[in-house]
Amino acid sequence: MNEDNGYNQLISHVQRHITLTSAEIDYFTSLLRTRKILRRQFLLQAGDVCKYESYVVKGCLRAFYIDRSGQEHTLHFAVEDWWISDFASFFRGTPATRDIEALETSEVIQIDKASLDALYKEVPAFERFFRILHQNACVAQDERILSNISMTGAERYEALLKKYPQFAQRVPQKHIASFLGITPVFLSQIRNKLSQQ
Amino acid sequence: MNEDNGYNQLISHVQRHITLTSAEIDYFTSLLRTRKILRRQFLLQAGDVCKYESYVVKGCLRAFYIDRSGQEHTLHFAVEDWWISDFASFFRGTPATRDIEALETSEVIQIDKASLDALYKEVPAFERFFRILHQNACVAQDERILSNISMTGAERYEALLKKYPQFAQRVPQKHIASFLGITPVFLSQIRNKLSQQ
DNA sequence: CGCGACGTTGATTTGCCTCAACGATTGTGG
DNA sequence: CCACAATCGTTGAGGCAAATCAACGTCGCG
Repeated sequence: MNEDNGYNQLISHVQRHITLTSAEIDYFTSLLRTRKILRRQFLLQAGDVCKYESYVVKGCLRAFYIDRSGQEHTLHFAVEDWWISDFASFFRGTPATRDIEALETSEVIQIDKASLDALYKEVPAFERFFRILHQNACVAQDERILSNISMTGAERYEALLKKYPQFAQRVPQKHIASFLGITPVFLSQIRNKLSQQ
Repeated sequence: MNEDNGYNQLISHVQRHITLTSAEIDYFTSLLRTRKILRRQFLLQAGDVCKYESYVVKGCLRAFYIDRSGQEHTLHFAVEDWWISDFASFFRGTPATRDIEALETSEVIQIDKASLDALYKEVPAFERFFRILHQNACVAQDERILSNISMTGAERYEALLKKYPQFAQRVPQKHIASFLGITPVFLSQIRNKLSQQ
């Protein structure tokens, strides 16, 4: 469908985990809003409250933290079919500690906290959906913590290439480096050594 | 109550997030079992399927991964009022990749997957409870990932001391070191330098 | 065209690990 | 209850992993 605004994509994503009636789908979609973001534009700035959870219909974004010395540390990437937000800020209403920026011109679907709370109330199946979502996120984060405490930078890079082969081409190396917890200079050296064998 | 088996503690933990009728509480507790574990005993061994989520009534445990070179990497500690398991194994029924051992003689309350699924069905409020639990876990893990990619070992240790002051005394240094992603030798050097100022 | 962002490469420094030896404590068997 | 082994934390020496600083080529973009 040419004029699809991405809702179908989101709904089939949701229905991978729970089943919804068409009335529930209608109610759900009534709470959503679509937003297009140009490359390099910010979806969230540190200091603001994160008002939305965003589902990525198309494009690529990253969430990153800037430390006192001005260095950026990429916490998450989000591509098609992923969610992104500053959880702590969204749930608690506290100022965000991270920025979220679009690495490509992107399209996201957003839901705000009041709507999400209403959704939980009206359609409890969404409690289940987000439970499963967060559960999976926990598993993934756990693996990332393990690789951070147990592997060298080179090993983490190779593991990343293996797990998300398409991904390494899609985003600038410096962001991959900051995601892995190494410097762009060192990542370049790693790639150099890898290509020599 | 002298003969309390820890259920009251768990129930008030649950009721911090959701409200339950006494019938629901009864049903919930009918699904649980209590287990006492001696110090150094294992709650889970890598290779086995993780059959239970365990709520810690009393004591202290840790989940750790052993890599090919035989080194241990501590992924989680769990003390009173925390949960511990191998999520990936529990949800998917796959072999666990981690061991869980008691650092002190401990008492836990367990629920198996079939019972948890039944609980979700009978008392949907538990979907909400575990959603919130996993949500908070995501936030905490996110912060840990950030500290792993943005701080030095010494900074991570100081942050840990600040966040969980009581904790550093409770468990052996070598486990703290493996939690932080550094060696016990290096942690000792860090402590030495800290005490000199 | 010229500027700025990005990745690369080399030289140097720092963070952290490995190996090894040593007290102190814990625990275990005789 | 003592003797011995095992475990733990500490300390020192040396080595590797990764950061910093700096210079350079390439590319996309105004």
